[in-house]
Amino acid sequence: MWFWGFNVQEQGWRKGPWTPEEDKLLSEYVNLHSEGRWSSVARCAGLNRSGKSCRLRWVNYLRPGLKRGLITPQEEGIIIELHALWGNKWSTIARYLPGRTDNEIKNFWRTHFKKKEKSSLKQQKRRSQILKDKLQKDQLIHAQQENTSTKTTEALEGKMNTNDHHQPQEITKALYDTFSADTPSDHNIADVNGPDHHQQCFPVMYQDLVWSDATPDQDFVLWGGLWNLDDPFAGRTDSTNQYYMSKVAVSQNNNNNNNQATGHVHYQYGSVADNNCSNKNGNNNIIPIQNQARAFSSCGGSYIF
DNA sequence: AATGACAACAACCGCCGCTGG
DNA sequence: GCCAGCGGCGGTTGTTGTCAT
Repeated sequence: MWFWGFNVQEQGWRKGPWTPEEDKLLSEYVNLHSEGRWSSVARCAGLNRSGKSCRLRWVNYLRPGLKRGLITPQEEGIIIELHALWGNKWSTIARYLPGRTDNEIKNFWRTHFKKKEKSSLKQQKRRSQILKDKLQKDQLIHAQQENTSTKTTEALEGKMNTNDHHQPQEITKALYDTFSADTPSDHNIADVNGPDHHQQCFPVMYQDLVWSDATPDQDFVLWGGLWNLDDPFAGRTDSTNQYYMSKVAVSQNNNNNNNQATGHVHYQYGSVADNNCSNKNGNNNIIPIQNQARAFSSCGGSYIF
């Protein structure tokens, strides 16, 4: 039903865009009485709106501390990585972006990545499949090379199928999702603490990307991996402080730790400037972020993401 | 200037889980 | 235990602004 140009529902709630007068009423009431029960807020503030509508308006638009304006490249990077982890958990993602609402992030994602995702889906699937095939092949070769090891080929094949751990293709997808964006700014990844400081990062990421029943020193680990929002280098894009991913450890079976073919390769994010890129042996096997996607698929005989 | 495509944003809808009666 | 009310969340749609043709 339409009334004076506004859409009025049968139960009497007004719908459609909020007027400045309504915003003022809601703001004044909430500031005075706090949020409380939204149904009563709507009634007591003299608004002909549903409680839901009031809550949404307050949370997404009127609440103090909201950031207005474009999503920054840093925020964009966080959204990309968190989305790779959690999917469409917009409210969860929003908790790590102060001043941004879940609605805002959701809209941003749909606007910027939904189409891209669609168009690159085929390509992504193909790349993932190639990586998966290569990984499995390398695992088998690796297993055959260590006949005396308890890790037999069968065990490894079994491991590849188990649901107890993250599958390699899952990691591949997450990383491709994270790093396959077009613009260099997508790759300005915030600093991540090294292996000794991963507690300072989001614990979910650290745990989430460890797959394998081997200890971290024996198998794949993406050290740290998530964002330190207080990172002093965040946003810097000059060559000195660009963020890099470096190999920080290699196979449990390669005692020389020289990144040669048989080993598993561990990676660590860091920047040249803050010396986070040197690996456990002091070597700097640095892969610039911009080249990561290529690096993933060109690690020779070594294991790759 | 008119128009269409697209992006960005605001708001609604439906579902679900929680809670209190 | 059941049920209604409510709030939170994700999906979707509607509106407005901008830009290219």
